[in-house]
Amino acid sequence: MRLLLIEDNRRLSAALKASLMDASYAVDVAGDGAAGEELAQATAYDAIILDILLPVKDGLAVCRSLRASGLTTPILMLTARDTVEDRVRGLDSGADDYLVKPFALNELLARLRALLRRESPRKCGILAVGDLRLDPATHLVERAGQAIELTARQFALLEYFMRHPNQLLTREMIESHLWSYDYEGTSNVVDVYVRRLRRQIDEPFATPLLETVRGVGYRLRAPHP
Amino acid sequence: MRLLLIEDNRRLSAALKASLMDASYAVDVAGDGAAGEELAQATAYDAIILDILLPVKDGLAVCRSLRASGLTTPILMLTARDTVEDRVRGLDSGADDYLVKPFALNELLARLRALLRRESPRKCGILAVGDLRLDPATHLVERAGQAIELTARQFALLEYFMRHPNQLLTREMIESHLWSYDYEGTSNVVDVYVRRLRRQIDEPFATPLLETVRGVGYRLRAPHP
DNA sequence: GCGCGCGTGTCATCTGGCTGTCATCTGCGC
DNA sequence: GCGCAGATGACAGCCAGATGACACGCGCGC
Repeated sequence: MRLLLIEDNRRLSAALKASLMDASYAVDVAGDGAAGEELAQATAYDAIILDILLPVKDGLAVCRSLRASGLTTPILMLTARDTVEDRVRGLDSGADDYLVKPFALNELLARLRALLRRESPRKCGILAVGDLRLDPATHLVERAGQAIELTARQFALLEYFMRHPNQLLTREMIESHLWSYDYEGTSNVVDVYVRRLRRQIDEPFATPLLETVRGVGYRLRAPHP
Repeated sequence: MRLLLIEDNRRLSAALKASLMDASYAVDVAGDGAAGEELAQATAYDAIILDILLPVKDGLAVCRSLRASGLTTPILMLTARDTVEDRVRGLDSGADDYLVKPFALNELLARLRALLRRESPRKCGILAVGDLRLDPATHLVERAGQAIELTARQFALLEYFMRHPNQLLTREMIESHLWSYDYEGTSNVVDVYVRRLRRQIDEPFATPLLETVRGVGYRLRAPHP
């Protein structure tokens, strides 16, 4: 999730950026309205946090021009002022939410989650490992931009791997996760399905992602970026 | 714009309903959580205003079950309590915004506009996926310029698909949306209606839009432009 | 009231392809 | 080179979904 933070107070923006990155967002920071607007236009952020009182161009104006240019990214406004008229003006300028300083970090995070959830019920859930992407909401899988057709079982297996990247998964773990009933252990379903998955997600591509750990199990390897 | 107001205080709900209708919204009112949830499932509202303190089933629970069932309608929560924890819980239960009583009517209206604006790029008139178009206002459907006659159920089903393009919809999600009462699950109505819809919107045309995801559900595929 | 047409939901049947098993092959590790 | 873990291909059963037919209920016109 990429966020843009437009805030002129250095101390606040540094602290916020750190907290947001702790919450595993990628954060860009702009120190004034014009710079922020430019960044917002140039990059596809998932949400924008926008202070109202800004040098060069104030937050309300930035918000209006972004909306006028067709940008639909969720915008969360921050401000020190708190009258009903302020809020109304903020929301009517095109912001999606409004938060009054001083605010609790938890509330900012909660409002962010609410905004992001609304914008992309699916994006929140997209899993990515290397150039491989899997979307639980749409049940679509692609690698290097190329769509991949998977059966229900294959999808479940890949999802399990992608939720535990780089982690070593034993046959027992996989079996008990995908085939809830007890197997006697004499089956090689897991091997077979790993094979089928490989044929789809690895064989047509240069670098294989699914590794065998002999004697133990399998692992989905995330290449270092 | 159709709104659902879930609020047990008669005086407040009557006053709000009047004000909202002044602002030219169509408003339904429910007096407790269970009734509200049922209404919300049965009808395609544009937004829901939901009190937290409710008889029978409280607002947070209502919100969670609505979201769990796949409903994405914007929800604005109302409450008398105002601690940061309350807000965080409200937003994390799936609400999109949060307003503390007592509030100014203007602020409620502004927040509503903000919520509806977000949904409206699609709703503002016609829903379109590929060369398929559906107009909720006039109940007209056409594909590639050719008009298509649909029954009420077929229309509702298609509208549901078109409001969630590319998203995988399970039978349960579809059933609970279009057939609000509890099914025993032994029915295949969904399959039958998908079949009927396909005969109308897919079979006469070159590229099918309604895909089956075996073992999971269905998906309306938006072709890449 | 009666017949008709339409929309709706249920059921029985059919089929493609998913699924799990097995036999056989491969190659890693000793 | 040997043994075993894992890879691989083939196969048969079965099930999810597709499909066509039907029964019911409601509204409408006669």
